[in-house]
Parts: sequence; C-alpha cells; structure tokens
Amino acid sequence: MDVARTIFSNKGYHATSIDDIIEAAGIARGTFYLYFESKRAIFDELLDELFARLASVVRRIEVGPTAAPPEEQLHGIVERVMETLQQNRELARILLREAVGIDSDFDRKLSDFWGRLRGLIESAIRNGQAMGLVRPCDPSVVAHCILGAVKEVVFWVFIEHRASPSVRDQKQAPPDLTLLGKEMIAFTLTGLFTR
Amino acid sequence: MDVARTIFSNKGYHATSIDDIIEAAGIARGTFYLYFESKRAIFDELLDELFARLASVVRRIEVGPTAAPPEEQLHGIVERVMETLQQNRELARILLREAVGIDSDFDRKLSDFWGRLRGLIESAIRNGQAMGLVRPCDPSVVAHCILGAVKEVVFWVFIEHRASPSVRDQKQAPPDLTLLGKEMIAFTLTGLFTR
Amino acid sequence: MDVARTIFSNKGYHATSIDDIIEAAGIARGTFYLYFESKRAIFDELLDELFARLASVVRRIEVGPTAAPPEEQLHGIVERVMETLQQNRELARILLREAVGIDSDFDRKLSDFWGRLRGLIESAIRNGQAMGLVRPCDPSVVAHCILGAVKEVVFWVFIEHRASPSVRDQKQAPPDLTLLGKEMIAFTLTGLFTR
Amino acid sequence: MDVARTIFSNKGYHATSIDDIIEAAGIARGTFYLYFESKRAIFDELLDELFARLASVVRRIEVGPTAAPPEEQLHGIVERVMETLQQNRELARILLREAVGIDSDFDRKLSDFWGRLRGLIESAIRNGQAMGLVRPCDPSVVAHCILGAVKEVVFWVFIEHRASPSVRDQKQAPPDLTLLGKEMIAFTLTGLFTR
DNA sequence: TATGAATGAGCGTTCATTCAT
DNA sequence: CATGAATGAACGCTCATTCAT
Repeated sequence: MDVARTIFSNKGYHATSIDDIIEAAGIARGTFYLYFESKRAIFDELLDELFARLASVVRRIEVGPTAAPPEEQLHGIVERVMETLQQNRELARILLREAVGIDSDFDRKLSDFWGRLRGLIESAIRNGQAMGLVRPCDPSVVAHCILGAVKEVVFWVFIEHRASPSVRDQKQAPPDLTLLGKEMIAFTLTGLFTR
Repeated sequence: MDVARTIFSNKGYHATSIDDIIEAAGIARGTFYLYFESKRAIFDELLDELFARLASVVRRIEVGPTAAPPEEQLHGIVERVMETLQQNRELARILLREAVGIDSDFDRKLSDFWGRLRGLIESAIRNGQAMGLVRPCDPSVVAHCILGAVKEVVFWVFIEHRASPSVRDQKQAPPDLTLLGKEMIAFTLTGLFTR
Repeated sequence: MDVARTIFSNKGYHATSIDDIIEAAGIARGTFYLYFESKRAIFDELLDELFARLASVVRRIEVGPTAAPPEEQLHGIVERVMETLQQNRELARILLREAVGIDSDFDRKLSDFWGRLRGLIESAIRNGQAMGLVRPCDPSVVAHCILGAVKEVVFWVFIEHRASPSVRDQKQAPPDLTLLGKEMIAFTLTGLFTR
Repeated sequence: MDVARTIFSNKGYHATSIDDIIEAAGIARGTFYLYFESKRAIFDELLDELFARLASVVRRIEVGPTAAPPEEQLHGIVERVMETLQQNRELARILLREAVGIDSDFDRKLSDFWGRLRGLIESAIRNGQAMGLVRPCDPSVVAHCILGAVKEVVFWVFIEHRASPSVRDQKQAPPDLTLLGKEMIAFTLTGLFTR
C-alpha cells in the first residue's frame, strides 16, 4: 500500500498500472491480487485510510457552558486537519486531484465524504446563527464556499507546491501552517472588508 | 463536438471511447479522424471553447474616477460567469470534474487557466488594500480561498445537482443565480460574523 | 506519375500513402482514382515504364557474318542499360529496393522480368559456348551470377550513393559509367585471376 | 519464433499481421507481447539469428605459411554459407526478399550487414592482388559483383525454387550444393572466357 | 502463501477506397 | 472532369485479471 500510495499520488489513477505497483513493490502479479481484489479496490482502501484519519480529527463544534469558545475549537480543527494532510500529502494529493471520474460508485463515495464534511460546517453555521454569532446567510451556500476555500488552499500549499520545483512560485513561499490557518479563519469569519 | 461534449461530460475523459462518440454522432470512425487529430485534440478543443467564453466575460476590475464602483463590477463579473457556466453546464462539468490527470501538458494548461484567474482576483485584492477597502491579509492565500469557494459552489449548483435526480438533495433546491451571486459576494466581502 | 515516382522512390511502396501523392501533386483524392485504379495500379504503371525502357535497350546478342563482334555488342548493351538506369534513377531505385513483397501478382511480374533478362544472358552464354568463346559452365548458374552482379553494382552506384551523403563512402567516389561497365565486363569475362 | 519465421517468410513483413502469428502459434495476443516488444522486435530477433549464424561461418581468408591455400579456404566458406542458408531457408528468404523498406533503422542494419560482408570480400581481393594472384581491378566494384552474384544464386536456388511448385522451373533442377559452389567460384575466379 | 505465464476484450489510430455532387 | 467528405476494415498494442503450479 505504501508503494501504491506513492505511485497513485505521482501518476494519478489512470496512469498507474498494476505493473507499476508490483514492480516497485517487488512482488509478483498474483501476490497483488491475493491482497487486493482489483486496482479499484486498493485505491479505495487507500482513500479510506485518509477518510478515517480526517474523520478522527474533525469534530463537531460543541456549544455549551463547559465547551471551549467556538473560535478556539475552530482553530483546533483547522490546525489538526492541516497537520493530518501535511502528514499524508500523498493521500491528500490523490483525494484532491484524481479521485473523480474513476467510477460512478467511487464518485458517490467521494461525494458522500465531502457531503459529510459540508454537513458539519453547515450545522456549525446554523449553531452560530442561533447564537447570534453568525450573520444571516444561506448556510448551505456558505458551507460550500468554506469547503471550497479550504480545498483550494490545501491543494495549493500541500500539493501543487510539491509538484513545481520550478521558478514560478518560488518568490512567494507558502506561509507556515499556523499562519495559514489563521488567515483562512480570518477570511472565513470576517471576509475582505475592513471593518 | 456537441456529441463529444455530452459524452465527455457524462462519462469523463478516460471512460469515453472514440466508439462512444462516433456511435452517438452516427458517423464512421474515419470521419471522426477527419475532423479531429485525436481523442485528446477534441477534448482540448472543447475546453478551449469554455476558456474563451469565460475569458470574454471576466474582466479586470477597474479603478478610477470614471469606473463603476468596484462592488458593482464584481457583481457583474460574478453574474456573467454564472450565466456562462449555466449555459455551458456540460463544459463546466468537464472542466471542474475531469480535466486532471489526462496528460502533463493538459494539466499545465489547466493550471495556467486557474492561475490566470487567481491572478485577477489577487490583483483586485491588492488594489482594494491600496484603496483601504480591503483589510490587511495575504492576497495570495485569500485569492485561493475565493477561487476555491467559487469553484465549489458552481460545481454544486450547476453540476452536481444535475447528476443527482435522486431524492438526496431534493429538499434544498439551489437558490436562483442572482441570489447565489449575492450570497457569495457577501460571504467573500464580510465573512460569517455579524458586524 | 512524376510525383508518385519520386515519392515511391524516396519512401518505398508501403510507406507511401495516397495522401502523400495527391498532396504533392496538388490534386484531389477523387482525381487520383479517376486516373489510377488503385495504389497498386499506379505502382504497376510506373514500373512498366522502366521495363519498357530497359527492354528497348537490351537486345539479344547477334551472331553471324554481318554482326558486330559479340564483345562490342556486350559493351553497347551494358552502356545503354547503365545510361537508362542513370536517367531513371528513381524508377531503378524502386525496382531494386522495394518492388518485392507487395503482392503475389506483383512478385510474379517482377520475377518474370528478371527471368526474361536472365534468359537473354543465358542464351548469350550458350551461343558463346557453341562458338567456343565461352568455357564450359552451367549457363543457368552463371546467368544468375551475372544478373546478380549487375543488380548489385547498379544499386550501389545509382541508388545507395544517392542516399548516403554521409562520410562513409566519401573517399571512394563511384567510377564513371564507362569505366564501371568495363570493369564489370572484364570481371564477367575473365574473372579475378591473373592469366 | 518458429511460427513467425515461417509466416514472415511466406507473406513478407508488411503482409504479416500479429493476428497471423498468434493464430498460427495458438497463443493469445497478450502472450505475444509478453515475449516480444513489437512486431518489429520479433522480426529483428529473427534476422539477428541468421546474422549470427552466418557470421560464425564466414571467416577472413588467412594468408601465411601455416594457412591453407586461399582457394581451399574460399571453397570452405562458400560451402559453409550455402549449408547455413540451406538449413535456414526461411530466414534467408526473409533476408533476401523482404528486409528492406521496413524502417530506416532496419535498412541501416541491413546495409551494415551487407557492407561487412563486402568488406571481407574486398580485403580478400586486395590480398590476392598483393600476392599477385588477382589481376589488377577495382576491388570495390568487383566485391559488389561477387556479393551480388552470390545473393542472386542463393536466392534462386534456396528461395525461389521453393516458392514455385509450378511446372515452370521444373526441368532445370538446381545443381547440388557442392557443384553449385564450385561453379560460382570458377566463375568468380576465371570468368566466362575459355583460356 | 507466492508466483508469473497466459489471457483477450478493448483501445486509439490509419488509410485505401467510394461516390454524391 | 474534378472534388473531397465519408467510409470501415484492419492494424498494432495495452493492461487488468486469472489460475495452474
């Protein structure tokens, strides 16, 4: 799986052949099929890995007398997600770049994953609105905005940067993780305008 | 091209075969190659179509005594982009879902397209900051956020909705376009917090 | 036909497409098929051209009181053949390089052509033997030897030389035609040994 | 390879399809590509086989006090070459009939092979001249003559004969190998004229 | 538990030929 | 007399998967 992860990450699902994997893993063709049902199956397993890791790190924001302040919880989640992705760059790369158009089953799985995430964001927004913290807005639309923003930034920082050892983006090195998280949260919470 | 657009949109690049296209178009294999150099070529042509349409619709935000207020210009751009995508759902679907991992040349092309878009957003932010309209922030990070937010919402509204005639998302029909644009701009400019 | 001759000569039968020919000739696809039944047919016609030219130049060696001395006649034939080939390098190139393995019909045609030539040589040998000029030998075998020798030399001088502007054969430029003919006749008549 | 050899020999390179080979061999398409990189590759391998066999049989003619008489060595080489070709009729057929116009790489390979052979003949001639055995002549031209003669005779005896089970050449059965070799050497050394 | 030879459906592409205009 | 859009059989090749050993 280590080998497959790396190769899928570098070449994408379609461009990766079983041959690539078994050769890099130093095993025989048959051995591969002893442990994985198909090319699809190992890809599935790989992404499930990341799903599980992310799920263990993203928690619903608690409200209540004993809970930490929501903004602090938010910070925590963002930081932990960023760290998880950082530590699983290859999987993240796969998730964000290639995991679409493989299969309608797979597409559904993916869409479910993002849907669950979006649901969390949405309910946080609704809670915030109920508490008067969040301005009136369409929670569904805004949840999409937030998820999209995070995906794009993560893809940029963890994934695209790796791929371009060229001069292009050299001058503007990616900000460090904590800073990045702060910037994103600030944008999400207060937008662009000066107050 | 109409036929190819539809099929690529539904099945994705890899899952679409020349056979699918010519059969649906009711032409012979040779006829296809009379008009398109290769499978890649027709795909290229298709996306270039959308690129051109979007390019003609997205304009740099002007500042100056004679220019319209920036917020109004922004509204215009968003509205026109939304309309263009609405009218080219299939191409949009291809662009946002499948156009990665086909080819390193193609990946570069795509990444250039998004980069150009991001550049426009970034320079708008810098201008806003110079004018004191936009709060201090990292324009690059925030440009990514905005682009990501737009991509996600567009994908959701124009593309995913179409694909799921199931019950799942039935209850929350997508808001109409103008409303949607307003919501996005509001989020982008003022964030979540009540002021 | 001029165009086809050149292209067939340069690229060979298989590597030449109808497209190559019509494009170079500046005519339409249909026009080609108006004048030639098929790719095979034009190739046929082209070689028939050369066959006719060579046939008009190669004559049975006459013996009799009024005839010129056989050796002189031989010289004449060789010189005329060489000249004809020299003037039809492209056709010669086609004949000697590519005209095999196209078609079993074509192969037969070719083999007939060479057979006729060989027949002439063979009968000349038999005549020579009858006149006591030629030593006892198997006329058939020797006719093959002579034909092969001529083919190889002609191919070398008229055809391969053209194709290699490289340094390889630079130092040994091909001898002039008359010299070459003399050398070949000398070899054929007296062999290698010093007498 | 046995199967491919036979089919290439009968139909020529271009007219032979992978399908022909795998069907005759009773293997699957994929199996073919398991053992051979491409159609070109198996053809290459096949001819390399013959090149190797011929190379092991053709040796430079030695001169010196301990060496056998040159004429005897010549006889030996010719006999061994004829035997090798006799035993590899199919490969010989391929080599002499079809192996041109496949590929510029291939053409070069072939031309190198013939060039090496010609080089041997040429140097033998030069040696013979140095020793006063061979009359003054252009070694290059004569080497071409000899090579051509041999090719033609070999093609005739081993290859064309096989291909025509018709009545045509029936009456003049090919002389036996040793006789044939003697005839060719005699022609080469003493030519046609009675001495 | 591991192997790797064998499979064959399927792919993208070519190109000689036809025929309505 | 000329056109060129249309054809479709055929090709070389790939690669996920199987299964006897």
